[in-house]
Amino acid sequence: MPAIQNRLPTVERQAEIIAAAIELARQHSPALITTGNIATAVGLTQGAVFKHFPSKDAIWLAVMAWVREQLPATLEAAAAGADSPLDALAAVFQAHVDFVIAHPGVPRCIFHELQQPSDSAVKQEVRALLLSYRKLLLRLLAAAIAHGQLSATLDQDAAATLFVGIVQGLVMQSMLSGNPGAMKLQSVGVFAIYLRGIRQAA
Amino acid sequence: MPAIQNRLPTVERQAEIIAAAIELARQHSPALITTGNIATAVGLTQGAVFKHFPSKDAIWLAVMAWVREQLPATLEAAAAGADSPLDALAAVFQAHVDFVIAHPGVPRCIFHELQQPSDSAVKQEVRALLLSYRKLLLRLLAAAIAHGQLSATLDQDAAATLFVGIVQGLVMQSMLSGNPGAMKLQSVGVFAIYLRGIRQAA
DNA sequence: TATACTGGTAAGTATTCAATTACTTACCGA
DNA sequence: TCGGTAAGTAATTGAATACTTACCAGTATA
Repeated sequence: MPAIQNRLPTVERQAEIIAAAIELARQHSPALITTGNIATAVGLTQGAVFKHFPSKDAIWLAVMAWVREQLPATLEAAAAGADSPLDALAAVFQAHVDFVIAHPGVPRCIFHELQQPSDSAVKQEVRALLLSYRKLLLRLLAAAIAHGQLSATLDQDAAATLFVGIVQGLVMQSMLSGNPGAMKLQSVGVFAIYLRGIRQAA
Repeated sequence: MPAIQNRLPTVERQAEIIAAAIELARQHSPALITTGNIATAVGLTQGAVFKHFPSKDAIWLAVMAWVREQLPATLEAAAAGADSPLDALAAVFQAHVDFVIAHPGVPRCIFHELQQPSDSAVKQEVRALLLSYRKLLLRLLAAAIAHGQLSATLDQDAAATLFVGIVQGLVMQSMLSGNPGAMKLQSVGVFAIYLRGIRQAA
């Protein structure tokens, strides 16, 4: 059954494989996704996957590289379009929620990689991603303080941790309900509480 | 090498196996923990595990049952010892953080189970756990409003979601740093922001 | 037009792992 | 003390799964 016109250049096939892996992670735990699953999702035989990636690990590494290329750019763009640092914070939050809704598999991959104890290349990619995210948040918080929108007594580290936690909590809710779209509704009320919390710094 | 005095009644052995599974989850992703790993952790051969559990799945089910027995009791006790609903909320938060620090494997198991798409018995156990947790939070929030400690305009659903998200965010931080103990430090500042957020309901 | 390369298939290998089986040994009540 | 049961071992089975190998069809280029 030689599916006739399937040949694609490696770069395009790699992109397909990465997209398929993320798509599969929407439904299944990344730990249980096999190269066979990915192959059939793309429409290839299992062996063909290894024409484009040297190992399964390399696929997840490429997935994280893709995220590390997409997500920060999206968030920076959202921040850049805002009028004030606090508006930028809100915009980043919404952009992040939208990204997760569009790619529900991504947070699952991130969490899965964080669970591995060894410092693999993939985990370092995840670490770098989260650190750059945190850096963006701290930059915005500092700018908000400089603009007089937030008190200088604010615990900025805690504020950044809480920000990440909000998204994480929403993701967890959506995994419980099985409906990622519900995040959007919840997100408004939750972020409102967060905003009040950091505005009224002790 | 027949380790001489190893025979134990099933109930005790089951408890050992459950404890070993949680302990192993401290370091490794639950998806990668094998019955062989558990067996050697307990000091048995792999086959002996199945004298006490009918399947591997049954072990994780028992783990979640254990959590569902321990955690709520701990949290309720913490809440009961507080003077006011808001104090109770803070006490529950600290108790939860302490529990996670004592058993870092537990949140990993919960998250791992949530990732499974099927509605297995284990996942239903997790769902029940989180729902009862949420119920406790909503009860305390309502009581705080009744006591005049919080405004009636507070979005209680969002407040509960955010509460869970805080803990989740702290767990994620600890997985990044690899040091669960650091959660305790972070938790104070983060909870302070949360408290201010729900106190100043719009 | 011959040839080398690229992206594919189909079959195979080695390994891992949950579960089973055949058999053994400790414990406990009559 | 004797017999049945509960708890263990060691070996095995069968299914997955990551990765490899042998082969093949187009395409580009020399």
